[in-house]
Amino acid sequence: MTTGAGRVNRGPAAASDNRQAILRAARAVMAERGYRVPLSAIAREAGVGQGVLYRHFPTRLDLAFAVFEENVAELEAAVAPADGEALGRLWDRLVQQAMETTAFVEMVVDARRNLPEYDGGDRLLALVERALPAAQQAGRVEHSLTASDVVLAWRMVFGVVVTAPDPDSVRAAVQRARSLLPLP
Amino acid sequence: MTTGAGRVNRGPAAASDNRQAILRAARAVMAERGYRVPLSAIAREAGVGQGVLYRHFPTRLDLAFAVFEENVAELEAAVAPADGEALGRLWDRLVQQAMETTAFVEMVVDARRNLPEYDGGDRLLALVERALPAAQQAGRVEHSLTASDVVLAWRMVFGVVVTAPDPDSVRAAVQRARSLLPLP
Amino acid sequence: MTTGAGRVNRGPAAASDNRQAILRAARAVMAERGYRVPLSAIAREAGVGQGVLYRHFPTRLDLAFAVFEENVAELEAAVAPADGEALGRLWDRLVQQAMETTAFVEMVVDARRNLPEYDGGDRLLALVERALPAAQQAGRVEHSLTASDVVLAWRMVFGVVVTAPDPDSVRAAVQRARSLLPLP
Amino acid sequence: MTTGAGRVNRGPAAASDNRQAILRAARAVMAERGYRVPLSAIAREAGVGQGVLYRHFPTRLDLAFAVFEENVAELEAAVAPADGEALGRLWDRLVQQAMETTAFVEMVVDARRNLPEYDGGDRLLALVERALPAAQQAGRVEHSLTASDVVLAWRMVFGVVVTAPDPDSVRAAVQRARSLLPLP
DNA sequence: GATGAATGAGAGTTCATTCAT
DNA sequence: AATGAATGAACTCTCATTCAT
Repeated sequence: MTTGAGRVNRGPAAASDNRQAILRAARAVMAERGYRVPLSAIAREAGVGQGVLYRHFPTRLDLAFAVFEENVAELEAAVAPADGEALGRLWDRLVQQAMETTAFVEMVVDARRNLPEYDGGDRLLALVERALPAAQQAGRVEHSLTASDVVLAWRMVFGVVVTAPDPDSVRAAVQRARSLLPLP
Repeated sequence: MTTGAGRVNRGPAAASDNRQAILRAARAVMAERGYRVPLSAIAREAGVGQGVLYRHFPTRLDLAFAVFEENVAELEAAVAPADGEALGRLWDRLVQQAMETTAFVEMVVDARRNLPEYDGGDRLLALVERALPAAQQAGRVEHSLTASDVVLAWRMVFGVVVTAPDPDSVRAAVQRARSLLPLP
Repeated sequence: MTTGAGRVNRGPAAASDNRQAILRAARAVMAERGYRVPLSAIAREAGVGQGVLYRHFPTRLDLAFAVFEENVAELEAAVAPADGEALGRLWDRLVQQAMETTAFVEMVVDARRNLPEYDGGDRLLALVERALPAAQQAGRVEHSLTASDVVLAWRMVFGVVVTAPDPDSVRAAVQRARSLLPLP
Repeated sequence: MTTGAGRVNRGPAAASDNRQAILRAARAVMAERGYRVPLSAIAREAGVGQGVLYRHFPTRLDLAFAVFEENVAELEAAVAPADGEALGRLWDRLVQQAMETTAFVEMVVDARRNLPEYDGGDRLLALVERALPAAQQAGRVEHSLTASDVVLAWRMVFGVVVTAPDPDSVRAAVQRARSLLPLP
């Protein structure tokens, strides 16, 4: 019946900090223990109560999407200077993120089952479409390559990451996978 | 207080049949409801008690591996005539299985976390090594392609399957993915 | 970090308005969703923060009692002209209130468990005692009927209301129940 | 991960006993602490695990209905000899049950909200219809009284029970309420 | 050897209460 | 004085695992 034993109530001012802390914790804990990690573990790692986690992110998917949105923001920065190298930078970041956020694939599987209407990839597709033409004019990639192909290649890299027998083998496998693909 | 209610106790003779029924059920139920489906649902679908399921497959992984082994058996048949077409047949079956057994990726993730020592891909690698040289001599694939590359390509196809926004889009996406890869 | 986001802080002047708004909201929300509705829902409906609700009514019972007190005030108006019709008006209002405030019974149950010393019915009893003699002299009800009996009859009507299979059947059932009772 | 520390697994043979124990516990604990008592408290009182409770009665309503069904069985015994006293015995048992099973009203409220299609009272109505004619021919009750009226009277008695200020006052209040009603 | 009910730890969710702003 | 986010205990429900029959 009584409330807060340990933690102090920092009031509404803590909201923004808490949100950040939760996202950071989710990223770390999901990376280590997988997408299905107990939400209570994320709350503990973030240093917040379970109710706060629930208030900010009502479902596990909401939380995972928020992590994903952070990734997208980073990608947007990568294509900001719309030069011939933008696609290369984008592709680098995409591959990097795939290696960091393994939990992402499990999230996509979950989303497919529970949120069929989620657009998800559309934002990414738009980013690629912004960067692709310049890269083609600069001769960095084939003219026959479409934006969808780039997204598809990204999904293929994910396959390599999640099926890796151990974390140490990921980097080399992804490297080799990139060499099999018609992308830089 | 008689023994069973509905089912008769068929004794040891049922063991083999039960094993088959469980595998069939696991394949079907995992395909529909995902790798994390309750084991009781698989037992129900197989028409056996939970104890039997447990006797044959002590852990979820044991069950999933057994399904995987069945797949491998099918692949062995594909490379049996060791001609120049063997690799093509193998690759076809691999892609087909990837599309059918989506739950496989979740299984691999689970295995990585809980059974680090599992060899998994070695059997597959051996199969590819058996079929690759003939294919290269027949000019079907580049000489620079290694057996590891084929396994890697298979992992990439898995990425496409599990990240598909909806089941209907899988076939076309996989088709396109194959066209990006240096395999038939 | 300004004080409030949307609402302005109207200061002490708002206290009375808030109290009224909360009572109105409690009546409406409890009628629709039951006595056990989350207090946050009442605060939201009233357009106040949860802290204000808490300040005015520290417990759910305090709030429910206040609603009940409003009912009593209405009843007092009914017996104000202490004529032979006063009991009839009072009884009419009582039955009406029973039909409107179904949540009341759950409140009484709650009160019994958590506030054994609450007098509750005494105020009502006093009201009836004020109106009963004139009604008996006017021949409206039997002389053998006591004030306690009237309160008891009211409790019986409550039983009809809360056990009604559906809201639409309440009116007719109460009508019939009244006809079984020695009251107008 | 490990299972049962204290309790032993008595196997399927315990099923029937457990069901009885749960019903007995539900009746006792709900009587004491109300319909909304934690299900875990009922399981503890019954000496079973929470899963067992859940297996036998998936929802709180299922459990409460089962208790109610036991009551109905008792009522059926009361009207078994279809003589002129059957209605009297039935009415006695009904009033008695109302006093014992206060939680019933909260159950009805719950059922109304969550199971609108539940027939509930129909079984009782049928019982009354079986016993009423003989009672009327024996001059025990008015001919104008219908079976619905008896059920209605029962609902009125419930109102008295649940609104009683304290348990000790229930008996006298019900006694008085019966005297206000045109039933024995 | 098969059955399927029992077990109970733990996950997810809710919400009364507090309190910094 | 008002706000509404934070807190975390408590509750319900699930399901892997065991084991009497």
